[in-house]
Amino acid sequence: MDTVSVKDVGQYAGKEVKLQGWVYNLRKSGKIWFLIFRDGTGIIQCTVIKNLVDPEIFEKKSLLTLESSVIVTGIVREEPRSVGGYELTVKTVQEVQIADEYPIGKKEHGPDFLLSNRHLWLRSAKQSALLKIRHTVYYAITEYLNNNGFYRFDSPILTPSACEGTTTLFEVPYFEQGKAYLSQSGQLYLEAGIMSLGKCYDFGPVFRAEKSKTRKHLTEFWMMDAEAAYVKHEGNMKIQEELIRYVIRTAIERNKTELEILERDIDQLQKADAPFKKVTHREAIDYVNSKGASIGYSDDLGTQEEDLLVEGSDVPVFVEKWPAEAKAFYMKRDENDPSIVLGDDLIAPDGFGEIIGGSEREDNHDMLLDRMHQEKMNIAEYQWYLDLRKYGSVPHSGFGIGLERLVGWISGVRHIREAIPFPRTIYRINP
RNA sequence: UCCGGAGUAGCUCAGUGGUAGAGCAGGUGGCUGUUAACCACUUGGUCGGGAGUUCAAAUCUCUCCUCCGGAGCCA
Repeated sequence: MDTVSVKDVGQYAGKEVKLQGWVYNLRKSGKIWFLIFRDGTGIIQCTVIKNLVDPEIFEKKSLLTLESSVIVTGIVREEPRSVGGYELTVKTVQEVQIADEYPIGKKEHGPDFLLSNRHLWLRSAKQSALLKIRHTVYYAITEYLNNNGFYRFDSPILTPSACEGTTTLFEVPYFEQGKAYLSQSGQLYLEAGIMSLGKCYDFGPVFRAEKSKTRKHLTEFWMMDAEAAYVKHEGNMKIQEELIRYVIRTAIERNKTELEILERDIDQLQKADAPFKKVTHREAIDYVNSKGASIGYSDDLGTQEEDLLVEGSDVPVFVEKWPAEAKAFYMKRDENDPSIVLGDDLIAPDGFGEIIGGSEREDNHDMLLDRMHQEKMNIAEYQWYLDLRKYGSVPHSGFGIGLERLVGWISGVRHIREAIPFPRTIYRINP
Protein backbone atom coordinates (compact mmCIF):
# COMPACT_ATOMS: atom_id res chain seq x y z
CA MET A 1 0.00 0.00 0.00
CA ASP A 2 1.40 3.40 -1.00
CA THR A 3 1.58 6.39 1.31
CA VAL A 4 0.33 9.27 -0.80
CA SER A 5 -0.34 13.01 -0.67
CA VAL A 6 -3.87 14.28 -0.99
CA LYS A 7 -2.96 16.23 -4.13
CA ASP A 8 -2.04 12.93 -5.84
CA VAL A 9 -5.01 10.74 -4.83
CA GLY A 10 -6.53 11.09 -8.30
CA GLN A 11 -3.80 8.76 -9.60
CA TYR A 12 -4.88 6.05 -7.15
CA ALA A 13 -8.60 5.70 -7.90
CA GLY A 14 -9.77 2.23 -6.91
CA LYS A 15 -6.60 1.51 -4.95
CA GLU A 16 -5.92 1.29 -1.25
CA VAL A 17 -3.69 4.06 0.09
CA LYS A 18 -2.37 5.46 3.33
CA LEU A 19 -2.73 9.19 4.16
CA GLN A 20 -0.87 10.99 6.95
CA GLY A 21 -2.15 14.29 8.25
CA TRP A 22 -4.67 16.03 10.46
CA VAL A 23 -8.40 16.14 11.16
CA TYR A 24 -9.70 19.33 9.55
CA ASN A 25 -13.33 18.75 10.45
CA LEU A 26 -15.68 15.97 11.57
CA ARG A 27 -19.30 15.43 10.67
CA LYS A 28 -20.96 12.61 12.56
CA SER A 29 -24.17 10.80 11.77
CA GLY A 30 -25.65 7.61 13.22
CA LYS A 31 -24.09 4.91 11.10
CA ILE A 32 -21.81 6.99 8.89
CA TRP A 33 -19.35 9.74 9.68
CA PHE A 34 -17.12 12.00 7.66
CA LEU A 35 -13.54 12.90 8.45
CA ILE A 36 -12.40 15.95 6.55
CA PHE A 37 -8.72 15.28 6.25
CA ARG A 38 -5.84 17.60 5.34
CA ASP A 39 -2.14 16.95 4.89
CA GLY A 40 -0.72 20.24 3.68
CA THR A 41 -1.13 19.37 0.02
CA GLY A 42 -4.91 19.33 -0.02
CA ILE A 43 -8.15 18.34 1.63
CA ILE A 44 -10.16 15.15 1.12
CA GLN A 45 -13.30 13.79 2.69
CA CYS A 46 -12.93 10.34 4.26
CA THR A 47 -16.11 8.36 4.75
CA VAL A 48 -16.40 5.88 7.62
CA ILE A 49 -19.34 3.51 7.22
CA LYS A 50 -20.45 1.36 10.14
CA ASN A 51 -20.95 -1.93 8.36
CA LEU A 52 -17.69 -1.61 6.37
CA VAL A 53 -15.22 -1.14 9.25
CA ASP A 54 -14.38 -2.82 12.54
CA PRO A 55 -16.51 -1.55 15.44
CA GLU A 56 -13.41 -0.11 17.16
CA ILE A 57 -12.61 1.95 14.05
CA PHE A 58 -16.17 3.19 13.80
CA GLU A 59 -16.11 4.28 17.45
CA LYS A 60 -13.15 6.58 16.81
CA LYS A 61 -15.78 9.12 15.88
CA SER A 62 -16.17 9.93 19.57
CA LEU A 63 -12.42 9.90 20.22
CA LEU A 64 -11.16 12.22 17.46
CA THR A 65 -11.13 15.98 17.88
CA LEU A 66 -10.44 18.84 15.48
CA GLU A 67 -6.77 18.98 14.45
CA SER A 68 -5.88 15.59 15.93
CA SER A 69 -3.08 14.01 13.92
CA VAL A 70 -4.16 10.82 12.19
CA ILE A 71 -3.07 8.15 9.74
CA VAL A 72 -5.92 6.90 7.57
CA THR A 73 -6.10 4.00 5.14
CA GLY A 74 -8.82 3.23 2.64
CA ILE A 75 -9.87 2.95 -0.99
CA VAL A 76 -9.73 6.06 -3.18
CA ARG A 77 -13.01 6.55 -4.98
CA GLU A 78 -14.17 9.08 -7.54
CA GLU A 79 -17.06 10.94 -5.95
CA PRO A 80 -18.76 13.87 -7.66
CA ARG A 81 -20.62 14.77 -4.45
CA SER A 82 -17.33 15.52 -2.69
CA VAL A 83 -15.25 18.67 -2.93
CA GLY A 84 -12.17 17.85 -4.99
CA GLY A 85 -13.90 15.01 -6.82
CA TYR A 86 -12.36 12.16 -4.79
CA GLU A 87 -13.15 10.52 -1.51
CA LEU A 88 -11.57 7.89 0.68
CA THR A 89 -13.69 4.96 1.85
CA VAL A 90 -11.97 4.33 5.15
CA LYS A 91 -10.61 0.98 6.30
CA THR A 92 -8.60 2.11 9.31
CA VAL A 93 -8.05 5.28 11.31
CA GLN A 94 -5.05 5.46 13.61
CA GLU A 95 -4.74 8.46 15.89
CA VAL A 96 -1.19 9.80 16.31
CA GLN A 97 -2.14 12.39 18.92
CA ILE A 98 -5.57 13.46 20.13
CA ALA A 99 -5.66 17.25 20.05
CA ASP A 100 -6.89 19.29 22.99
CA GLU A 101 -9.95 21.43 22.37
CA TYR A 102 -8.90 23.48 19.34
CA PRO A 103 -9.09 27.22 19.93
CA ILE A 104 -9.90 28.20 16.36
CA GLY A 105 -13.50 27.32 15.66
CA LYS A 106 -15.52 27.09 12.50
CA LYS A 107 -17.06 30.52 12.86
CA GLU A 108 -15.39 33.86 12.38
CA HIS A 109 -12.72 35.22 14.68
CA GLY A 110 -11.32 38.66 15.30
CA PRO A 111 -7.85 39.70 14.17
CA ASP A 112 -6.41 39.96 17.66
CA PHE A 113 -7.43 36.43 18.56
CA LEU A 114 -6.20 35.04 15.27
CA LEU A 115 -2.85 36.80 15.55
CA SER A 116 -2.41 35.58 19.11
CA ASN A 117 -3.01 32.11 17.71
CA ARG A 118 -0.99 32.63 14.55
CA HIS A 119 0.88 29.35 15.12
CA LEU A 120 -2.45 27.54 14.74
CA TRP A 121 -4.17 29.96 12.35
CA LEU A 122 -1.51 29.04 9.77
CA ARG A 123 -3.28 25.69 9.33
CA SER A 124 -6.54 27.11 8.03
CA ALA A 125 -7.27 26.80 4.33
CA LYS A 126 -6.86 30.46 3.43
CA GLN A 127 -3.66 30.93 5.37
CA SER A 128 -2.22 27.76 3.90
CA ALA A 129 -3.14 29.00 0.40
CA LEU A 130 -1.51 32.34 1.11
CA LEU A 131 1.73 30.70 2.22
CA LYS A 132 1.81 28.69 -0.99
CA ILE A 133 1.37 31.84 -3.06
CA ARG A 134 4.14 33.52 -1.08
CA HIS A 135 6.36 30.58 -1.94
CA THR A 136 5.55 30.98 -5.64
CA VAL A 137 6.10 34.75 -5.63
CA TYR A 138 9.42 34.36 -3.85
CA TYR A 139 10.63 31.78 -6.36
CA ALA A 140 9.24 33.59 -9.39
CA ILE A 141 11.20 36.71 -8.45
CA THR A 142 14.45 34.80 -8.09
CA GLU A 143 13.74 32.76 -11.24
CA TYR A 144 13.32 35.90 -13.28
CA LEU A 145 16.50 37.42 -11.92
CA ASN A 146 18.53 34.24 -12.28
CA ASN A 147 17.34 33.88 -15.89
CA ASN A 148 18.34 37.46 -16.65
CA GLY A 149 21.93 37.46 -15.51
CA PHE A 150 21.58 38.63 -11.92
CA TYR A 151 23.77 36.99 -9.29
CA ARG A 152 22.52 36.48 -5.78
CA PHE A 153 24.58 38.62 -3.44
CA ASP A 154 23.73 38.55 0.24
CA SER A 155 23.89 41.93 1.91
CA PRO A 156 24.66 42.09 5.62
CA ILE A 157 21.84 42.38 8.13
CA LEU A 158 23.94 43.95 10.88
CA THR A 159 25.07 47.33 9.62
CA PRO A 160 27.02 50.26 11.06
CA SER A 161 24.66 52.99 9.84
CA ALA A 162 21.45 53.84 8.11
CA CYS A 163 20.75 53.36 4.44
CA GLU A 164 18.15 56.09 4.31
CA GLY A 165 16.72 57.95 7.31
CA THR A 166 18.13 57.58 10.79
CA THR A 167 14.93 57.57 12.81
CA THR A 168 13.71 54.15 11.85
CA LEU A 169 16.50 51.81 12.89
CA PHE A 170 16.49 48.97 15.38
CA GLU A 171 19.62 49.14 17.53
CA VAL A 172 21.57 46.14 18.74
CA PRO A 173 24.59 46.18 21.06
CA TYR A 174 27.80 45.34 19.21
CA PHE A 175 30.78 44.45 21.43
CA GLU A 176 33.33 47.23 21.96
CA GLN A 177 32.09 49.14 18.94
CA GLY A 178 28.93 50.21 20.69
CA LYS A 179 25.87 49.95 18.50
CA ALA A 180 24.99 48.23 15.29
CA TYR A 181 21.69 48.45 13.44
CA LEU A 182 19.43 45.94 11.73
CA SER A 183 19.46 46.59 8.00
CA GLN A 184 16.60 48.50 6.46
CA SER A 185 17.85 47.80 2.93
CA GLY A 186 20.83 46.12 1.31
CA GLN A 187 20.91 48.58 -1.55
CA LEU A 188 24.14 50.42 -0.83
CA TYR A 189 25.99 47.11 -0.52
CA LEU A 190 24.52 45.92 -3.81
CA GLU A 191 26.01 48.97 -5.48
CA ALA A 192 29.41 47.60 -4.42
CA GLY A 193 28.34 44.15 -5.63
CA ILE A 194 27.57 45.20 -9.21
CA MET A 195 31.07 46.54 -9.67
CA SER A 196 32.18 42.92 -9.24
CA LEU A 197 29.24 41.03 -10.76
CA GLY A 198 27.56 43.42 -13.17
CA LYS A 199 24.08 42.61 -11.93
CA CYS A 200 23.08 41.27 -8.54
CA TYR A 201 20.28 41.03 -6.01
CA ASP A 202 19.67 40.22 -2.39
CA PHE A 203 16.53 38.85 -0.76
CA GLY A 204 16.07 38.79 2.95
CA PRO A 205 14.45 40.33 5.98
CA VAL A 206 14.79 44.07 6.57
CA PHE A 207 13.74 46.05 9.60
CA ARG A 208 12.01 49.38 10.10
CA ALA A 209 11.34 50.70 13.57
CA GLU A 210 8.62 52.97 12.24
CA LYS A 211 5.57 53.32 14.40
CA SER A 212 3.33 52.57 11.48
CA LYS A 213 -0.03 51.02 12.25
CA THR A 214 -1.57 50.34 8.90
CA ARG A 215 -2.47 47.30 6.87
CA LYS A 216 0.53 47.98 4.61
CA HIS A 217 3.28 48.03 7.24
CA LEU A 218 5.35 45.55 9.20
CA THR A 219 8.44 46.20 11.30
CA GLU A 220 10.13 43.11 9.83
CA PHE A 221 9.47 42.30 6.19
CA TRP A 222 11.18 40.61 3.27
CA MET A 223 12.69 42.71 0.55
CA MET A 224 14.35 41.89 -2.72
CA ASP A 225 16.84 44.54 -3.83
CA ALA A 226 18.24 44.32 -7.36
CA GLU A 227 20.99 46.45 -8.85
CA ALA A 228 22.55 46.57 -12.32
CA ALA A 229 25.56 48.34 -13.83
CA TYR A 230 25.15 50.28 -17.09
CA VAL A 231 21.37 50.28 -16.67
CA LYS A 232 19.74 53.69 -16.76
CA HIS A 233 16.38 54.94 -15.54
CA GLU A 234 14.30 53.73 -18.52
CA GLY A 235 15.95 50.31 -18.55
CA ASN A 236 15.44 50.05 -14.83
CA MET A 237 11.68 50.47 -15.17
CA LYS A 238 11.61 47.96 -18.01
CA ILE A 239 13.19 45.30 -15.77
CA GLN A 240 10.73 46.09 -12.98
CA GLU A 241 7.74 45.75 -15.29
CA GLU A 242 8.94 42.50 -16.85
CA LEU A 243 9.66 41.06 -13.43
CA ILE A 244 6.27 41.91 -11.94
CA ARG A 245 4.46 40.63 -15.01
CA TYR A 246 6.43 37.39 -14.82
CA VAL A 247 5.43 36.99 -11.18
CA ILE A 248 1.75 37.57 -11.98
CA ARG A 249 1.81 35.02 -14.81
CA THR A 250 3.62 32.48 -12.67
CA ALA A 251 1.25 32.87 -9.73
CA ILE A 252 -1.81 32.41 -11.94
CA GLU A 253 -0.22 29.37 -13.58
CA ARG A 254 0.95 27.63 -10.41
CA ASN A 255 -1.57 28.75 -7.79
CA LYS A 256 -4.97 28.78 -9.47
CA THR A 257 -6.43 26.59 -6.71
CA GLU A 258 -5.02 28.77 -3.96
CA LEU A 259 -6.24 31.98 -5.60
CA GLU A 260 -9.71 30.42 -5.81
CA ILE A 261 -9.62 29.48 -2.11
CA LEU A 262 -8.81 33.12 -1.39
CA GLU A 263 -11.63 34.23 -3.72
CA ARG A 264 -9.21 36.36 -5.70
CA ASP A 265 -10.68 37.64 -8.96
CA ILE A 266 -8.24 35.84 -11.28
CA ASP A 267 -9.54 37.53 -14.45
CA GLN A 268 -8.85 40.88 -12.87
CA LEU A 269 -5.35 39.78 -11.88
CA GLN A 270 -4.79 38.52 -15.41
CA LYS A 271 -5.49 42.01 -16.71
CA ALA A 272 -2.51 43.32 -14.76
CA ASP A 273 -0.22 41.35 -17.09
CA ALA A 274 -0.28 44.18 -19.64
CA PRO A 275 1.89 47.26 -20.22
CA PHE A 276 2.02 49.32 -17.02
CA LYS A 277 1.01 52.96 -16.96
CA LYS A 278 3.72 55.58 -16.55
CA VAL A 279 3.28 59.10 -15.28
CA THR A 280 5.76 61.65 -14.00
CA HIS A 281 5.34 62.88 -10.48
CA ARG A 282 4.19 66.21 -11.88
CA GLU A 283 1.54 64.57 -14.06
CA ALA A 284 0.43 62.48 -11.09
CA ILE A 285 -0.08 65.60 -8.98
CA ASP A 286 -2.13 67.27 -11.72
CA TYR A 287 -4.19 64.12 -12.13
CA VAL A 288 -5.03 63.56 -8.46
CA ASN A 289 -5.74 67.26 -7.96
CA SER A 290 -8.22 67.06 -10.82
CA LYS A 291 -9.86 64.20 -8.90
CA GLY A 292 -10.26 66.20 -5.73
CA ALA A 293 -6.89 66.06 -3.98
CA SER A 294 -4.96 69.23 -3.24
CA ILE A 295 -1.22 68.70 -3.02
CA GLY A 296 1.77 70.63 -4.38
CA TYR A 297 4.46 69.70 -6.89
CA SER A 298 7.05 69.09 -4.18
CA ASP A 299 4.80 66.86 -2.07
CA ASP A 300 5.02 63.11 -1.70
CA LEU A 301 1.94 61.09 -2.56
CA GLY A 302 -0.11 60.08 0.49
CA THR A 303 -2.32 57.03 0.71
CA GLN A 304 -5.34 58.94 -0.54
CA GLU A 305 -3.43 60.23 -3.57
CA GLU A 306 -2.06 56.78 -4.36
CA ASP A 307 -5.57 55.38 -4.25
CA LEU A 308 -6.87 58.11 -6.56
CA LEU A 309 -4.03 57.48 -8.98
CA VAL A 310 -4.71 53.75 -9.44
CA GLU A 311 -8.48 53.96 -9.12
CA GLY A 312 -10.04 52.14 -12.05
CA SER A 313 -6.66 50.96 -13.34
CA ASP A 314 -6.18 47.27 -14.11
CA VAL A 315 -2.40 47.60 -14.16
CA PRO A 316 0.10 49.02 -11.66
CA VAL A 317 1.15 52.61 -12.23
CA PHE A 318 4.71 53.93 -12.33
CA VAL A 319 5.29 57.37 -10.87
CA GLU A 320 8.68 58.62 -12.07
CA LYS A 321 10.85 61.74 -11.96
CA TRP A 322 10.34 62.94 -8.42
CA PRO A 323 11.28 66.24 -6.81
CA ALA A 324 14.69 65.69 -5.21
CA GLU A 325 13.60 66.82 -1.74
CA ALA A 326 11.01 64.03 -1.54
CA LYS A 327 13.53 61.28 -2.25
CA ALA A 328 16.75 59.75 -0.95
CA PHE A 329 20.22 61.25 -1.34
CA TYR A 330 21.56 58.59 -3.69
CA MET A 331 19.15 59.18 -6.57
CA LYS A 332 20.56 60.64 -9.77
CA ARG A 333 19.52 64.08 -10.99
CA ASP A 334 17.68 64.49 -14.25
CA GLU A 335 20.10 66.06 -16.77
CA ASN A 336 17.35 68.36 -18.01
CA ASP A 337 16.12 69.50 -14.60
CA PRO A 338 18.37 69.31 -11.54
CA SER A 339 15.41 69.67 -9.18
CA ILE A 340 14.16 66.27 -10.36
CA VAL A 341 15.59 62.83 -9.56
CA LEU A 342 15.31 59.71 -11.71
CA GLY A 343 13.37 57.66 -9.21
CA ASP A 344 10.29 55.55 -9.76
CA ASP A 345 7.62 54.12 -7.49
CA LEU A 346 5.33 51.36 -8.70
CA ILE A 347 1.87 51.66 -7.19
CA ALA A 348 -0.25 48.51 -7.12
CA PRO A 349 -4.00 48.64 -7.73
CA ASP A 350 -6.42 47.86 -4.89
CA GLY A 351 -4.84 49.90 -2.12
CA PHE A 352 -1.66 47.92 -1.61
CA GLY A 353 0.36 51.02 -2.27
CA GLU A 354 3.96 51.13 -3.33
CA ILE A 355 5.25 47.66 -4.20
CA ILE A 356 8.50 48.84 -5.79
CA GLY A 357 10.78 51.78 -5.16
CA GLY A 358 13.65 52.25 -7.57
CA SER A 359 15.99 54.77 -9.12
CA GLU A 360 19.02 55.44 -11.21
CA ARG A 361 21.81 56.13 -8.69
CA GLU A 362 24.06 59.16 -8.58
CA ASP A 363 27.35 58.01 -10.10
CA ASN A 364 29.27 61.29 -9.89
CA HIS A 365 31.43 61.53 -6.78
CA ASP A 366 31.17 65.28 -6.23
CA MET A 367 27.44 65.49 -6.81
CA LEU A 368 26.84 62.61 -4.43
CA LEU A 369 29.07 64.23 -1.81
CA ASP A 370 27.11 67.48 -2.17
CA ARG A 371 23.85 65.69 -1.57
CA MET A 372 25.26 63.94 1.50
CA HIS A 373 26.40 67.25 2.94
CA GLN A 374 22.95 68.70 2.32
CA GLU A 375 21.42 65.78 4.23
CA LYS A 376 24.00 66.33 7.02
CA MET A 377 25.13 62.73 6.78
CA ASN A 378 28.20 61.33 8.51
CA ILE A 379 30.58 61.27 5.54
CA ALA A 380 33.19 59.09 7.25
CA GLU A 381 30.71 56.23 7.65
CA TYR A 382 29.91 56.32 3.96
CA GLN A 383 33.47 56.68 2.67
CA TRP A 384 33.31 53.20 1.20
CA TYR A 385 30.14 54.15 -0.68
CA LEU A 386 31.78 57.29 -2.08
CA ASP A 387 34.78 55.16 -3.10
CA LEU A 388 32.54 53.33 -5.57
CA ARG A 389 32.38 56.66 -7.49
CA LYS A 390 36.18 56.98 -7.51
CA TYR A 391 37.17 53.60 -8.87
CA GLY A 392 35.49 53.01 -12.20
CA SER A 393 32.10 54.57 -11.56
CA VAL A 394 29.39 53.67 -14.07
CA PRO A 395 25.76 54.59 -14.61
CA HIS A 396 23.67 52.12 -12.64
CA SER A 397 20.18 51.61 -11.33
CA GLY A 398 18.26 49.38 -8.99
CA PHE A 399 15.02 48.80 -7.17
CA GLY A 400 13.48 47.06 -4.17
CA ILE A 401 10.34 44.94 -3.95
CA GLY A 402 8.42 44.48 -0.72
CA LEU A 403 7.53 40.79 -0.82
CA GLU A 404 4.54 40.97 1.51
CA ARG A 405 2.91 43.83 -0.36
CA LEU A 406 3.32 42.01 -3.65
CA VAL A 407 1.97 38.77 -2.16
CA GLY A 408 -0.88 40.71 -0.55
CA TRP A 409 -1.87 42.33 -3.80
CA ILE A 410 -1.64 39.13 -5.86
CA SER A 411 -3.58 37.16 -3.24
CA GLY A 412 -6.13 39.89 -2.67
CA VAL A 413 -5.94 39.69 1.13
CA ARG A 414 -6.79 42.86 2.91
CA HIS A 415 -3.98 43.02 5.43
CA ILE A 416 -0.27 42.54 4.76
CA ARG A 417 0.20 40.67 8.05
CA GLU A 418 -1.45 37.62 6.51
CA ALA A 419 1.23 37.54 3.80
CA ILE A 420 4.04 36.51 6.19
CA PRO A 421 4.07 33.50 8.54
CA PHE A 422 4.72 35.42 11.75
CA PRO A 423 4.06 39.15 11.31
CA ARG A 424 5.92 41.68 13.40
CA THR A 425 4.10 44.91 14.04
CA ILE A 426 4.63 47.75 16.46
CA TYR A 427 2.63 46.18 19.29
CA ARG A 428 3.08 42.52 18.51
CA ILE A 429 6.11 40.26 18.65
CA ASN A 430 4.36 37.07 19.82
CA PRO A 431 4.09 34.31 18.85
C1' U B 1 3.34 60.79 18.19
C1' C B 2 -1.70 62.36 16.60
C1' C B 3 -7.01 61.18 15.36
C1' G B 4 -11.01 57.61 15.64
C1' G B 5 -13.06 52.78 17.38
C1' A B 6 -13.37 48.52 20.61
C1' G B 7 -12.85 45.46 25.34
C1' U B 8 -19.56 41.20 28.04
C1' A B 9 -19.05 32.94 28.19
C1' G B 10 -13.35 29.37 25.05
C1' C B 11 -14.68 32.35 20.10
C1' U B 12 -18.01 36.06 17.40
C1' C B 13 -21.29 39.45 19.21
C1' A B 14 -26.35 41.61 21.18
C1' G B 15 -27.64 44.10 25.53
C1' U B 16 -27.96 52.60 26.69
C1' G B 17 -30.02 52.79 34.48
C1' G B 18 -34.08 47.86 37.08
C1' U B 19 -33.28 39.32 37.34
C1' A B 20 -26.55 38.32 32.44
C1' G B 21 -28.27 36.91 26.62
C1' A B 22 -27.71 34.46 21.45
C1' G B 23 -24.92 31.72 17.79
C1' C B 24 -20.62 28.71 17.48
C1' A B 25 -17.19 25.60 20.38
C1' G B 26 -17.49 21.82 24.70
C1' G B 27 -20.88 17.72 27.01
C1' U B 28 -25.28 14.05 26.50
C1' G B 29 -28.70 11.74 23.16
C1' G B 30 -30.63 11.04 17.90
C1' C B 31 -29.78 10.54 12.64
C1' U B 32 -26.52 5.97 6.32
C1' G B 33 -24.48 11.34 2.22
C1' U B 34 -23.02 15.32 5.47
C1' U B 35 -20.55 20.05 3.02
C1' A B 36 -19.31 26.26 8.60
C1' A B 37 -24.17 19.26 8.56
C1' C B 38 -28.77 19.09 11.24
C1' C B 39 -32.38 18.23 15.64
C1' A B 40 -33.21 18.05 21.14
C1' C B 41 -31.24 18.84 25.89
C1' U B 42 -27.03 20.88 28.57
C1' U B 43 -22.20 22.99 31.04
C1' G B 44 -20.11 27.69 30.94
C1' G B 45 -19.78 34.94 33.47
C1' U B 46 -14.62 39.03 38.45
C1' C B 47 -19.35 42.51 31.83
C1' G B 48 -10.61 44.80 30.78
C1' G B 49 -8.58 47.01 36.00
C1' G B 50 -9.46 50.86 39.66
C1' A B 51 -12.28 54.98 41.58
C1' G B 52 -16.84 57.83 41.54
C1' U B 53 -22.38 59.24 40.78
C1' U B 54 -27.02 56.52 42.09
C1' C B 55 -31.89 53.17 46.07
C1' A B 56 -29.83 50.49 41.82
C1' A B 57 -24.21 50.53 36.90
C1' A B 58 -22.35 45.97 31.57
C1' U B 59 -25.01 50.73 30.79
C1' C B 60 -23.42 57.43 33.28
C1' U B 61 -18.42 60.15 34.84
C1' C B 62 -13.04 60.03 35.65
C1' U B 63 -8.61 57.32 35.21
C1' C B 64 -5.32 53.47 33.81
C1' C B 65 -4.36 49.14 30.71
C1' U B 66 -4.85 46.28 26.23
C1' C B 67 -6.06 45.79 21.20
C1' C B 68 -7.90 47.44 16.28
C1' G B 69 -8.20 51.00 12.18
C1' G B 70 -6.23 55.42 9.97
C1' A B 71 -2.52 59.61 9.46
C1' G B 72 2.67 60.76 9.15
C1' C B 73 6.93 57.64 7.21
C1' C B 74 7.90 53.95 3.98
C1' A B 75 8.25 48.52 0.67
